[in-house]
Amino acid sequence: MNTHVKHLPADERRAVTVEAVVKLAGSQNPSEITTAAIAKHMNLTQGALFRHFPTKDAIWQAVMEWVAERLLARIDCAAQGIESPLAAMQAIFMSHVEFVAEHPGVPRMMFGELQRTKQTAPKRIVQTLILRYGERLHRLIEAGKACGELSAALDTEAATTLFIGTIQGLVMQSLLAGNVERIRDDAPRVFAIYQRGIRSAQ
Amino acid sequence: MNTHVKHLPADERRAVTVEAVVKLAGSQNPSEITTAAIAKHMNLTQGALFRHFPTKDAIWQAVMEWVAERLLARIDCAAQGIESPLAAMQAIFMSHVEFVAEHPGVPRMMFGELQRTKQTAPKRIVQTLILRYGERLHRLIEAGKACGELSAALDTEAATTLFIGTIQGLVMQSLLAGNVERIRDDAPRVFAIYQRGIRSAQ
DNA sequence: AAAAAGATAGTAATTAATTACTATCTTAGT
DNA sequence: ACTAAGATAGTAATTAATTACTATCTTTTT
Repeated sequence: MNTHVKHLPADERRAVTVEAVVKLAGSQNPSEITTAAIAKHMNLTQGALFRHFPTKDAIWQAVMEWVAERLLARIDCAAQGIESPLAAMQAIFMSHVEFVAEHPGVPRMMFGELQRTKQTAPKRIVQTLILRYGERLHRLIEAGKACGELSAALDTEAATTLFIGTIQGLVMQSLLAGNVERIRDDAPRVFAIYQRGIRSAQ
Repeated sequence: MNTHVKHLPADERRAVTVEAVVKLAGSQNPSEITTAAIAKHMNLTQGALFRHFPTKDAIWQAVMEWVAERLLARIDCAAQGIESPLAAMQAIFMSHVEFVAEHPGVPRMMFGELQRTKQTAPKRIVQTLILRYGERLHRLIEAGKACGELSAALDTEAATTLFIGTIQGLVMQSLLAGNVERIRDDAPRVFAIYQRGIRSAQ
């Protein structure tokens, strides 16, 4: 039944487009992804894309919605059922890193969107994504302080910033090395230091 | 003597160009800075830029050389004469943050260069800059371990990655907030956590 | 006067978006 | 069940705008 891959229903075509962009962003500068490149990668003509998206920015919007949905679902799932706040943070960190290793273009797209001057739709999606992400961390950190796992004197906001920055640092390192896979090995080592920085002295 | 700012000698014109780019990158997406925008910002016609640079990439090269030179000089100066390795690291961190606060476009340009697929001249400059930066950190961390200031069990590479990532995280936060100034206030709070993660237990 | 620096007015290539047309699928009427 | 009609999806070519870069002429400096 895979013979006729042409003529997909609109919603499927949009989904395929989003996946194509995510994949392309993993191997090339997101800001240099053209509509022609997207179309070529999915064996479609460039103009056909605009049957499904009114503008290129609408494509980016769909992509960032895809990212926001999947990433938040992933980290929520990872933290679910874990009693210890610190263990939950570690689970979130590792699942986030796994997500990035699977889709290396994601953090780079997000950083690129944040750099835009104009307040575009995709930029706003990224902003609320990070906002929601931060809220979850905030809650966990406070819970960790309450139960004595984390240092009572810990600066919650700073710890949140450092948590997200840690992942951005890993991404940068992988760009430098030109190797995405090593991020999986580096992540636990870096998180260990972070953990030591926030944990209460025992 | 400031009446006739037109007709600068070539080397001065190049310097002014670099400064214009650095300034522009502070307020707009570096990848969207056109030669026309650069020229406009320095009250010059677009074509005149190519009297002083053979290609646009040569402009980026000059910019990244400027960055590499200034940043390394800045952190070397900050660390100079400080006995304690940990205190030296803190001084480097703060001077780096101060540099970023003065030139917010810098880390964004660097991240943008690293995203390029082709191995261009400006990309290579950024790579060697971070390499040299990492070497300095590496040395300080080893010295810190030797003198007992840092945990003997510390993972040097991971600590280096986290150091640089921490700054990238601060930059991301400032992009989110649309406020560069807060980076100065956030930096010491975030570094405090980092420090706690690498210091030896006393 | 000579040389350096800038202005003006281009070019060729690339890009997102549009257009006229075609192929395929879906569904209503018999 | 069959077919005609409409809706949906795709193609190929084209458009206007933008981009880095260049050729020619003018002005300024020394």
